[in-house]
Amino acid sequence: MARAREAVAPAPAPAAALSAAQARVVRAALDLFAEHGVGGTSLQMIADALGVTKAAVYHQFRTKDDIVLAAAEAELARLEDVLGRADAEASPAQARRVLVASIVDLAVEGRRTTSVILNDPVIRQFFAGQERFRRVLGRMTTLLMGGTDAPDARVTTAVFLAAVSGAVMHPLVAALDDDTLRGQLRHMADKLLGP
Amino acid sequence: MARAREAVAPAPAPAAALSAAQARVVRAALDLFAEHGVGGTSLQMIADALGVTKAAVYHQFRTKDDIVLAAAEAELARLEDVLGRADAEASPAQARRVLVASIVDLAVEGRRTTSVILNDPVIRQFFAGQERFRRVLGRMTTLLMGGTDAPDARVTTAVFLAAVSGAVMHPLVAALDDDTLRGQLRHMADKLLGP
DNA sequence: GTCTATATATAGATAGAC
DNA sequence: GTCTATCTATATATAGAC
Repeated sequence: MARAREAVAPAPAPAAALSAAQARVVRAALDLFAEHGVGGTSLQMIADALGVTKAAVYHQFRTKDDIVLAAAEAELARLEDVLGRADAEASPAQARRVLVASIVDLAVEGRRTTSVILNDPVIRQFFAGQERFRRVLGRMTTLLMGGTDAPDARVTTAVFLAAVSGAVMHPLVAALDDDTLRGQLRHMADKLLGP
Repeated sequence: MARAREAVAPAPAPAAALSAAQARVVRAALDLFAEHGVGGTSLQMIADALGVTKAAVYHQFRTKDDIVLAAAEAELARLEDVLGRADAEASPAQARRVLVASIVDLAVEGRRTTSVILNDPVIRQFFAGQERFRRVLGRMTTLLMGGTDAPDARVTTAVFLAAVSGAVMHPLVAALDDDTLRGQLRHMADKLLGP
């Protein structure tokens, strides 16, 4: 799978592979970001969640921004992966279908964190400011919009992305299991993106 | 219009009517919350935006939480208003149609702030913790779900709310004027909620 | 209603021992 | 890799003058 992907895009250049200790920090941070927002999460809170002191966390990351960046990077990497798989499809139409299904899968898989993170104002600014993030999001929207740039294509794509990423963490669906939610969301996507 | 609403629900009990000075604070806070998140917005930032000192802001509100509450309250009041109008309709089906259209209108009208606020983790906790908020949101979802409680109704409703509130502030639609966006979103809502 | 000044806590971040 | 201790800036919040 990774091989098929690399045949298309040269190298994703993951800023730097994370050590096990760094990965633990990022996981804890993601949970806290989802609950309190990035701006409302302190290094002390992250340290407490890990049962260590702030200094121990600073040993893994130089600044808080580096942690936020690593967290955003982790989410982006998953998106890049499915983008690569979609690009490997034979036709643009088929690529779009694969991408839509994969985005639903990603959202359901990370229903507690992914969506909240992506909607956080701080992360938004990170994504807007960094070339690498903009490129990946650009690839995604281009593929989803299917060649056009008309207002209805824009709105449809924005609605699809907002719907999927927002619905998975809505209280109304909290009691639904992953399989049910995934199936329902795929059906919704068909309705929305269909003719 | 307000009269028609009060004929249905006794009184919305707006925690306390805001003075002009308080309203200015809330407006400034809403803008900053939308840009930096509630957790990332300090009283100093709010004071700076108003061109006054922190002490002047504290003269209007006892704590930062009170400002957040007032901001959430302001958004809730708009929702209560359209809920009242919807309830005044003859049939449940007609009430639902009116509510759906009104929610789209609200989202487009406040496209720079409303959605961000409603998706902020801090506001979420406020809404979850306060009886009054839960009651209004409950009225809304009950009306939108149209009598059922099935998984597909839950997902459809969650998708609709997430789609509308999230899409209006998506970069893809930033260049669209309000009228175009509103029209497109109504069309999307029909697709989504239709048979 | 706004200011200056200040109290107190916590934020991000670093130094240096173990 | 983790700790204690500490620095500096900023956070929320208050007191009291104008």
